Amino acid sequence: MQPFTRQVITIIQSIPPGKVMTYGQIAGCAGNPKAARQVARILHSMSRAHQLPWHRVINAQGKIAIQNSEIYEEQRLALNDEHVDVTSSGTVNLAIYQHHP
DNA sequence: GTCTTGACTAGCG
DNA sequence: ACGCTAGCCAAGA
Repeated sequence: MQPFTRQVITIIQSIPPGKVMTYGQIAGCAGNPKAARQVARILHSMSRAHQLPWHRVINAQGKIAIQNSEIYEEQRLALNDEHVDVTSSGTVNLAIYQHHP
Protein backbone atom coordinates (compact mmCIF):
# COMPACT_ATOMS: atom_id res chain seq x y z
CA MET A 1 0.00 0.00 0.00
CA GLN A 2 1.39 3.38 -1.07
CA PRO A 3 1.72 6.35 1.29
CA PHE A 4 -0.69 8.20 -0.91
CA THR A 5 -3.38 5.60 -0.37
CA ARG A 6 -2.88 5.61 3.39
CA GLN A 7 -3.14 9.39 3.38
CA VAL A 8 -6.36 9.25 1.42
CA ILE A 9 -7.86 6.82 3.90
CA THR A 10 -6.77 8.96 6.85
CA ILE A 11 -8.18 12.11 5.31
CA ILE A 12 -11.52 10.56 4.49
CA GLN A 13 -11.82 9.27 8.03
CA SER A 14 -11.14 12.80 9.28
CA ILE A 15 -14.13 14.34 7.52
CA PRO A 16 -16.59 15.33 10.26
CA PRO A 17 -20.30 14.55 9.99
CA GLY A 18 -22.25 17.17 8.11
CA LYS A 19 -19.29 18.05 5.92
CA VAL A 20 -18.13 16.83 2.50
CA MET A 21 -14.95 16.84 0.42
CA THR A 22 -14.33 16.42 -3.29
CA TYR A 23 -12.21 13.73 -4.89
CA GLY A 24 -9.70 16.19 -6.23
CA GLN A 25 -9.43 17.96 -2.91
CA ILE A 26 -8.70 14.74 -1.08
CA ALA A 27 -6.15 13.73 -3.70
CA GLY A 28 -4.45 17.10 -3.31
CA CYS A 29 -4.29 16.86 0.49
CA ALA A 30 -2.86 13.38 0.17
CA GLY A 31 -0.04 14.77 -1.93
CA ASN A 32 -1.12 14.09 -5.48
CA PRO A 33 -3.68 16.48 -6.99
CA LYS A 34 -3.80 14.44 -10.19
CA ALA A 35 -4.92 11.21 -8.57
CA ALA A 36 -8.59 11.95 -8.08
CA ARG A 37 -9.49 8.77 -9.91
CA GLN A 38 -7.44 6.79 -7.49
CA VAL A 39 -9.46 8.26 -4.65
CA ALA A 40 -12.56 7.02 -6.39
CA ARG A 41 -11.08 3.57 -6.71
CA ILE A 42 -10.17 3.48 -3.05
CA LEU A 43 -13.71 4.35 -2.07
CA HIS A 44 -15.10 1.82 -4.48
CA SER A 45 -12.99 -1.04 -3.17
CA MET A 46 -11.95 -0.24 0.40
CA SER A 47 -14.78 1.78 1.93
CA ARG A 48 -16.17 -1.15 3.85
CA ALA A 49 -12.86 -2.64 5.01
CA HIS A 50 -11.69 0.70 6.38
CA GLN A 51 -15.10 1.91 7.53
CA LEU A 52 -14.82 5.04 5.43
CA PRO A 53 -17.61 7.64 5.36
CA TRP A 54 -17.72 7.39 1.58
CA HIS A 55 -20.98 9.30 1.45
CA ARG A 56 -19.12 12.48 2.43
CA VAL A 57 -17.14 12.38 -0.82
CA ILE A 58 -18.57 14.01 -3.93
CA ASN A 59 -17.20 15.24 -7.24
CA ALA A 60 -15.73 18.64 -8.09
CA GLN A 61 -19.12 19.87 -9.29
CA GLY A 62 -20.53 19.36 -5.82
CA LYS A 63 -22.71 16.55 -7.11
CA ILE A 64 -23.12 12.96 -6.06
CA ALA A 65 -20.79 11.05 -8.28
CA ILE A 66 -23.11 8.37 -9.59
CA GLN A 67 -26.76 8.88 -10.47
CA ASN A 68 -29.46 6.30 -11.05
CA SER A 69 -28.28 3.74 -8.58
CA GLU A 70 -29.16 2.34 -5.19
CA ILE A 71 -25.87 3.75 -4.05
CA TYR A 72 -27.05 7.19 -5.06
CA GLU A 73 -30.11 6.93 -2.83
CA GLU A 74 -28.04 5.54 -0.03
CA GLN A 75 -25.64 8.46 -0.20
CA ARG A 76 -28.44 11.01 -0.30
CA LEU A 77 -30.11 9.53 2.74
CA ALA A 78 -26.83 9.36 4.64
CA LEU A 79 -26.16 13.03 3.93
CA ASN A 80 -29.67 14.03 4.89
CA ASP A 81 -29.16 12.28 8.20
CA GLU A 82 -26.24 14.61 8.79
CA HIS A 83 -28.36 17.62 7.88
CA VAL A 84 -26.64 18.14 4.54
CA ASP A 85 -29.08 19.51 2.00
CA VAL A 86 -29.03 17.62 -1.30
CA THR A 87 -31.09 19.03 -4.15
CA SER A 88 -33.28 16.91 -6.37
CA SER A 89 -30.51 16.88 -8.96
CA GLY A 90 -28.08 15.43 -6.44
CA THR A 91 -26.17 18.65 -5.82
CA VAL A 92 -24.62 19.75 -2.54
CA ASN A 93 -23.72 23.38 -1.82
CA LEU A 94 -19.96 23.24 -1.43
CA ALA A 95 -19.81 26.81 -0.12
CA ILE A 96 -21.69 25.62 2.94
CA TYR A 97 -20.76 21.99 3.44
CA GLN A 98 -17.24 21.60 2.11
CA HIS A 99 -14.72 20.54 4.74
CA HIS A 100 -11.41 22.44 4.74
CA PRO A 101 -8.69 20.63 6.72
C1' DG B 1 6.50 -7.00 -16.72
C1' DT B 2 1.63 -5.21 -19.42
C1' DC B 3 -3.27 -4.27 -19.57
C1' DT B 4 -7.65 -2.98 -17.56
C1' DT B 5 -10.48 -0.46 -14.34
C1' DG B 6 -12.63 3.39 -12.18
C1' DA B 7 -17.85 7.14 -7.01
C1' DC B 8 -12.40 11.98 -11.44
C1' DT B 9 -11.19 16.54 -13.74
C1' DA B 10 -9.92 20.47 -16.60
C1' DG B 11 -10.31 21.99 -21.08
C1' DC B 12 -12.49 22.67 -25.49
C1' DG B 13 -15.97 22.91 -29.21
C1' DA C 1 -24.94 24.67 -20.17
C1' DC C 2 -23.43 20.12 -22.06
C1' DG C 3 -21.11 16.28 -24.14
C1' DC C 4 -16.61 14.63 -25.49
C1' DT C 5 -11.56 14.10 -25.00
C1' DA C 6 -7.35 13.46 -23.20
C1' DG C 7 -4.60 13.32 -19.01
C1' DC C 8 -4.07 11.09 -14.68
C1' DC C 9 -2.54 7.22 -11.10
C1' DA C 10 -2.62 3.07 -8.05
C1' DA C 11 -4.49 -1.69 -7.43
C1' DG C 12 -5.64 -6.19 -9.24
C1' DA C 13 -5.56 -9.62 -12.69
